[in-house]
Amino acid sequence: MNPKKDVTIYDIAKQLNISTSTVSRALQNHPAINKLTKKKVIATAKEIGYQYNTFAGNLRKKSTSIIGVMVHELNSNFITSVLAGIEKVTSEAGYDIIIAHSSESYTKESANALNLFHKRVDGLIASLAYDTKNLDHYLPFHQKGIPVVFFDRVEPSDKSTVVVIDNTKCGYQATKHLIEQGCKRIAHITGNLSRNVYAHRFQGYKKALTEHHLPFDKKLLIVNDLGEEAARNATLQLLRLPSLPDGIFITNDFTAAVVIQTLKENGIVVPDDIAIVGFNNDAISKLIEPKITTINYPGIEMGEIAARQLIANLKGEENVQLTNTIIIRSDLIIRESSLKKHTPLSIASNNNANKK
Amino acid sequence: MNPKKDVTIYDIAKQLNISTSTVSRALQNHPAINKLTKKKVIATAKEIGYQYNTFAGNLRKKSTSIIGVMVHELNSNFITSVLAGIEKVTSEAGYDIIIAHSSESYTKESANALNLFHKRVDGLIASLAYDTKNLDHYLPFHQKGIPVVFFDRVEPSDKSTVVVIDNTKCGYQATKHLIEQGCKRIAHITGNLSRNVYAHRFQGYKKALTEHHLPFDKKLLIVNDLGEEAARNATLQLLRLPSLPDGIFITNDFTAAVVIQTLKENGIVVPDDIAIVGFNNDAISKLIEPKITTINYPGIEMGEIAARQLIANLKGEENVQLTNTIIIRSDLIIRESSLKKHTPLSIASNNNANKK
DNA sequence: GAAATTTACGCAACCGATTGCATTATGAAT
DNA sequence: ATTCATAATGCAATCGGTTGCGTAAATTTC
Repeated sequence: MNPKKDVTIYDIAKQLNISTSTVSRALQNHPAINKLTKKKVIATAKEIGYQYNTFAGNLRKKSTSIIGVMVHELNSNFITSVLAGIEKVTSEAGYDIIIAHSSESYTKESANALNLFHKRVDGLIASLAYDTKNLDHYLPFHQKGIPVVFFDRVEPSDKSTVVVIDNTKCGYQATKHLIEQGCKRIAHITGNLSRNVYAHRFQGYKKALTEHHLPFDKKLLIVNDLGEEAARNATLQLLRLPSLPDGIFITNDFTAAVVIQTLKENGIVVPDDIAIVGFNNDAISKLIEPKITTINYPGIEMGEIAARQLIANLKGEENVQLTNTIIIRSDLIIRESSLKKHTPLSIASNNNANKK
Repeated sequence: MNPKKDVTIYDIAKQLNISTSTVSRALQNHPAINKLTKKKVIATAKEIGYQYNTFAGNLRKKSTSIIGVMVHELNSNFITSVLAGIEKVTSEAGYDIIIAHSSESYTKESANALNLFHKRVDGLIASLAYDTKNLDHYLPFHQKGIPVVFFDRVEPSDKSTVVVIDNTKCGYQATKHLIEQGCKRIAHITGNLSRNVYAHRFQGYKKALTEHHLPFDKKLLIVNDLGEEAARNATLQLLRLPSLPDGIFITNDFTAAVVIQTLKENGIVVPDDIAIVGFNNDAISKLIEPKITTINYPGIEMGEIAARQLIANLKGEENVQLTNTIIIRSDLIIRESSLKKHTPLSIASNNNANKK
């Protein structure tokens, strides 16, 4: 009934008539162990079906070689790219990752943080939930000297590295592009403005307006949860306005896609009547019609950099400042959804940042 | 420099002048411990900042309360729905999950399986990689009596439960629907036919053809890796055919979206010239134009059921057969991409299986 | 008021790998 | 032959909870 007892290094030691220390060291490829002994140990290990017991090891070593990754959701292209980047770097460095997602809820993020802390992760890479404002739940990590790196959704912290893009610049670029296409009334659909990414994009949006002597109209700013229904409602809300906008800067491509669809359903032509710029360069931005002008947000790179930074911390490279900000490049990809002046598309395609 | 030593139950015991056994039991809310004692233990635990050490506990208990989840990729709506379902059920039951993804590679799947095994997961929920044919890498689990539940991408196994949809039926329905729309030359774009899901959908496709006395034409079957480029090439390949197909059944919505786009670029009208049916009911299927007729594949439900099944196993409910097959309902959602006979859409919308 | 329960707690052996320090075997040097 | 350096291995404590079993104290029973 009960599965037979696990085979341990004691069994190997007994079989070979050596001590467990030797076995342990042989298994770790310790230099002080004779090559022949190593071979024998490894051979019998395989033979009798030995399996390393992580718990015993971790308990003794007080380190897990696990890096926790906290994300808000898994369902975006961007996040999965980041994860891919993180995984690439961490696995090369011999770390495992364990993913927790907050479902955009501060409460869950908090619980997950505690959980990861209990699991004794060696380090943490995190992006904050929609409504996370304070960083108290990361205090235990800081107190115990466990490095934490934040990416994308961050709060200013004097204890951690943050990896971000220049959202202000992106918002500025997007809006400026619309202005250059002749837009005069540019709406902005975005998320909770207390979340850094949205706040900064909004700042960039405003800056571009101001610089081009366009007024900021509160009615053209819509803040919602970026879901499908919210996107439709936002669109209808804009359509109900006495004077329609002629451009919309939208904070993600999925929302932009829904908006475009809703506009089309209401007889609005994109980009002629209303030009659209999205954000993220998700797969969907190239598949809907018209293809969406967007900001390329290199997730893989962000993941790699965050992971590299964390690992540098872990390895104790003292020259690494713990509290710095890394800003990743990002750029505007011009596609059809914003081209009012039917510019020859070659310009746009040159700008296309897709690999291959 | 070194962070202060962790506080353990020994510290609590010393402080209160009781034994660690009592502390341990108090923390577990063991009935044999006095309520007052429990309170005191919990209070001092909080006071001196005690943190449970998972490793010590796991080492002793020989169980981790962790469930491994192996998926092929994270970037589909379907998979993230499944994960959501799994998480809901497992977290309610007090289990944590740790996610591994194989990137569609057998080699990586194999390595991940071993890894999860080393981490001593209590159970495993897995969907196979694109090219995984044998299940040998799950043998260690079976040998040790660790339950494994497969979902979606599976291989017949006499050691595990599998949770699937009736892919044959879905393939049949999709194809039959196209036939009913008047299609006579129906192509099929799909993945590796040695993978169960694709094999069965193909079977259903053939069955529908046969039943309606339509010939099966090898040239109309395209097997590829379902990536974006492959989808474009497949479309072009079909367009080069001496006589074009008038319908295509495509094994996922993303691919279908790319195909539709490519068709449109080549002046083909969907559905009038070529009708399309996709698969999965991903978000994208409702956003592109025309909206894609597809098979609703309820990921959340599949995740929940797989998780429930696994937990039933873990709890040792003896009445649970270990080796059965659970088939989840799924249904055709009719949208514009397949409606040649411009049927009033009310029929289709009734069929719409969206929640809410 | 003695016996039988019940309640609450402690003892001490585990779980399995790691590692500082000591020890022995081997070879080189004098 | 003796000494010293080096290579290879062993000893035993340690990591921090868990739990079967035993026991003392409190309560009930007749």
